[in-house]
Amino acid sequence: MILPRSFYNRPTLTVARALLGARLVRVLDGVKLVGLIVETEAYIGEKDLACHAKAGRTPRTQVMYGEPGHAYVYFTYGNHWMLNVVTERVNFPAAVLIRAIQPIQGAEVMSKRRNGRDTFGPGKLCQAMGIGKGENGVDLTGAASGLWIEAGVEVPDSLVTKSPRVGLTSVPEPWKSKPWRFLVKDHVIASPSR
DNA sequence: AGCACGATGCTCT
DNA sequence: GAGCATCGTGCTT
Repeated sequence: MILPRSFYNRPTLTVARALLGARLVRVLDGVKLVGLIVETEAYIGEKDLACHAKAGRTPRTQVMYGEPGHAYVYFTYGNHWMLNVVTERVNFPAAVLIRAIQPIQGAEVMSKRRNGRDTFGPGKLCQAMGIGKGENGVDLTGAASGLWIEAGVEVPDSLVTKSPRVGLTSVPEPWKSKPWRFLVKDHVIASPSR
């Protein structure tokens, strides 16, 4: 089942937690690539000084102000694309960063796209799945764009760890230390459904 | 096996 | 013109 818009139109922390175990699906050149989401981070509103929306509505951030359930894809560090999903109501800028997946289908293709290197990390999964500028703003609640998220495996609280968000070097407190990163212990979900 | 650092180009000031 | 929600290399241990 493709996750409906109502799934995303909830508090961002709720969505970030609920996305653990969900299936991220990408159809690339007719090949289906699937990974279970095992790590996410929440970025919540203009007051969150780690969130790009701290600068208000700009050409880059406008997707976050739009309808929940769309992809917010941005470029950083001169090399890397990052995949986020927009959450909460229209005009409230928030999103969940997909930081890591556990490949369960098309792993060979993804590895090949990475020149044999691993696919673990926010920039790496985008390269492995061919996600870039063209996917910014696409609707994830349908299959038309070749990118969507389906219900997957239920991950019990006993397997979920929270921690501060990664890579926030010059973000002031308290935002820098908010435990808004969610990850599956050992980054492995046992017995993934296919 | 782990850590430090440089690459690289887009976005906003 | 500075900064950046990272990655890969190369060096050290």
